[in-house]
Amino acid sequence: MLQQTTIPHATRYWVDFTARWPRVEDLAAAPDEAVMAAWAGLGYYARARNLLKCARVVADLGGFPETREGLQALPGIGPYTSGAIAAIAFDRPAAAVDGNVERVMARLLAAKGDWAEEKVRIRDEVEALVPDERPGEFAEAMMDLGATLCTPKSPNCLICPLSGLCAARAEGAPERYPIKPKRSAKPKRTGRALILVMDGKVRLERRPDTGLLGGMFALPSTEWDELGGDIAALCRAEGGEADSLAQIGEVRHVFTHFELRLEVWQADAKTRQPGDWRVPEDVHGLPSVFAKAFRLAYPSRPISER
DNA sequence: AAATCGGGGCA
DNA sequence: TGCCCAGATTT
Repeated sequence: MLQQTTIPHATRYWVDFTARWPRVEDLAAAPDEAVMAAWAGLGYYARARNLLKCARVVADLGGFPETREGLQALPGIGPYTSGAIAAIAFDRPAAAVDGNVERVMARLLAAKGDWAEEKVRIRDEVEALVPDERPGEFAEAMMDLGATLCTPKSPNCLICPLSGLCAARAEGAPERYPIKPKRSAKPKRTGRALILVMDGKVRLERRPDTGLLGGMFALPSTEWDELGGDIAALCRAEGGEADSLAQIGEVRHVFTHFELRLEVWQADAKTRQPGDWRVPEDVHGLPSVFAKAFRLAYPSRPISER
């Protein structure tokens, strides 16, 4: 959950998951749809599919591998996570290099080279620093140093235990590090989503397992590109009445590599297409972009007003 | 090596 | 608006 995700955002999901599926065997036995719905809103949905795959492998193995190599062979467990588990859970001398540690080391070394190459050097340097005793505490100390003192914009060097060793501090401007390539601006795309209503129920689709929002529930929508697609054609294909088709608003949403403006349209259905039809109160598990769109038609009220 | 993949918080 | 976040996987 914490892969590229802040602790405040992930916490409520972690509480929910561990209460609902306390043991790895419980998660392994959970239906795919339940896990995907519980992950909705957390993003990077491949992580949810990998977590479930991982739980099933571990359940079949009868327990967790305890080495970095064994852990990294599991779905969704890469260099950082395998190192963190090996060190913290199993007391193995393994490095756990996350974004925090990369920043701490970039400053410590005043790393001026190509960032992709510097990341490799940083990993090697941290591997060499991992102690044989209490490697888990070393991993957490390095990450917490970055999270609490060696922060991205205004590092608190005055109380940093490493300030005397820090090359960036000696240069006088530690906040200049790490030096990363600038990102290009995100392209803008437009799409049109359809809230199709029949007998008080709304039609949902399931997106294909791979690609953007893979495996998640969704509102029917046109393709997302420069112009957006043909909403009238979509309405026809879904069995909606052309006369009832009307735009009710639009939402904006930022994805990893593009910005979306999604027009939200509504129509009445005349024939019931096969698929998932839900009363609004039963609509859960939508990823954020579709939750925003759905909320335009069915504003959710605070619990206190119910 | 570069692209893909979410979402929200913050200055 | 740009950058960041306890990255991993695919191309």
